Amino acid sequence: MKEKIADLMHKKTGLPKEQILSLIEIPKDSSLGDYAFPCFSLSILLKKNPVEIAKEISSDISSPDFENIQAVGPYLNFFLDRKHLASSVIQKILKERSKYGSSTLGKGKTIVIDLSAPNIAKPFGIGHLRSTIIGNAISNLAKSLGYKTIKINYLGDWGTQFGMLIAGYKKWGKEQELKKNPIKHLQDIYVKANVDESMEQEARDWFRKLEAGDKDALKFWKKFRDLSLKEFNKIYSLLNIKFDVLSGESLYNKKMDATINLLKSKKLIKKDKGAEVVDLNLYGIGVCLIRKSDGATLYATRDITAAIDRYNSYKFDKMIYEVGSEQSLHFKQFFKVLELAGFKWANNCVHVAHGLYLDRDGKKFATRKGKTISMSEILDETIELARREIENRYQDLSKKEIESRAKSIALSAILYGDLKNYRMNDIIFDIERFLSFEGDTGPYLLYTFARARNILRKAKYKPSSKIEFSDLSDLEKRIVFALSQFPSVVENSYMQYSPNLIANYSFQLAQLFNEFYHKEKVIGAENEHFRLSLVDSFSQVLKNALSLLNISVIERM
RNA sequence: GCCCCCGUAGCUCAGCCCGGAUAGAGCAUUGGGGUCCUAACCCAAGGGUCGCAGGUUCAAAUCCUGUCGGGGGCGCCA
Repeated sequence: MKEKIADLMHKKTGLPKEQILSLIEIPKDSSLGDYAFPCFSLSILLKKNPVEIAKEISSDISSPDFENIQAVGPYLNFFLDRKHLASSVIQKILKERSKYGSSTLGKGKTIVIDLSAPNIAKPFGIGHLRSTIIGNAISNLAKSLGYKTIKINYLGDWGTQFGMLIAGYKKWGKEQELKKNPIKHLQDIYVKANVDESMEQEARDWFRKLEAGDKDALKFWKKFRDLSLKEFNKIYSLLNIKFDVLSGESLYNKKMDATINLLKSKKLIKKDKGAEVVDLNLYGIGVCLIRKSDGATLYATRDITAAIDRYNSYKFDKMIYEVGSEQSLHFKQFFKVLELAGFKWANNCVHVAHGLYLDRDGKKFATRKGKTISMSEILDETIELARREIENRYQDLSKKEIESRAKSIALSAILYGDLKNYRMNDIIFDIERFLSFEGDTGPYLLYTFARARNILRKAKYKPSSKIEFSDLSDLEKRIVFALSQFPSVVENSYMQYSPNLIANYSFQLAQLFNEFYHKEKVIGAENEHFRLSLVDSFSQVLKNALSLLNISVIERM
């Protein structure tokens, strides 16, 4: 539609189309039209008052797509022919259904997304939640724009901490405790060992043994890994998130030498204080540590190796790392190393960072000191609350029904509660936030959806392609316009790697619908048929939007 | 000390990419709304020097510089 305005204005003013396109905006207030063109830049060009220019153009312009084009002050306000828009948008939605909002923008392109990446033997914390669900949402967005996506869960399953764990387990470990609550037991051991300075040397020795392939060390490592993974999978299945590839740092253990040799052959590595590093001071980003003075590798080495391997496997057009902002320096460094090593695709790697969850004092949760918030506890607590709410509100529901609704509602609260935030912002962790079901929350959206579906059910509505479009009320117009915006919101959200735009859109749309719901009857209205198809379209778009955030709607609530 | 991110209503946050018309929500507060498609809802009211100071511009919450405050990071953890 912007294109059409640009065409019109181009003919009228001679201004280049691209410039016009970038000037067109959507007014905040619908009484100022659907699109607006500010005439200030024309005023400079024509050396005339912008108010007059707007007036002149408005008296001499018309198009079948717009029912009105009027000058308000220095603006030209374009009012779409709403009947026309309603008919095209609603028919499009009802025809495309779950495909509405998707496109073929990314056809033929592959995107690798590195997400979640929990650390073995550590609790799946609230921080991993962000990476998991933001990364997953970005993947959903990319997929709906036609990209081929590969989601990789790159486990933190290698590193010095395993030396610490094995040494600690040898000293304090109890088989029974490990079976009962593996992550908690390992976490306790880890914290204990970290505090105990006498463990340092032992830990280092164990990790070196592990890297050397020592059978005993490997046995422990595998045990810890398997048990942790089992716990993580519980959370993933609850969140309904699947990965295309389950990988881990350990996978590249054997390829590490090749990477180091490659870097050496490019003359990038130098010895410093017994360690091997790539000096990046020239770029103002310090040095990248490749091998420790005791011979062990570091995560930069593993990440570089993994990146090369992934490029060889997938020939990606872009690789997105959804990882907390605290690691930005690390990503800058190893992207630079890849670039210096001559890999052109290094420029297609991007660190999509997110802010941290901070504790009540506004400080980072420190896993090394055992200060974390366990995701499974939050999940359990939220589900429990949802169950109580349901039991209070509705009787005669089967246990099974209550259980499944409670799960959906709790999930929507958690997913939406996180995804509605701009990802770079730090968030003060507050359990109340997740337990709130009113206002700008996931349950509000599910409720609104269920309401809409309820109307359709009561009316025994059947979609039909023959819709009579009458004149629209103000609210109907606003809903139609909002529905028409969805595809561009999807695109924008992906381009900015900002799922919160989808969340914000969903909420605004739901608010509009609720207003409509209260003000205007659907069943029994003169234009009942049209309104039913509007309700149908609305619920479809809300469903599509939420599914991008991995929130699934429920028919009744 | 250097680098990155954030600073918008009492609280939690949108809006900033790509500058435009009176800066928006939710929560909380106050007051309304049910014989009517689900009140996890809706309506109304109060509440803002968009951290501060400069600059660019016809126009700045939005762009640039500086500054203050908070958070994170800065070689053998990941």
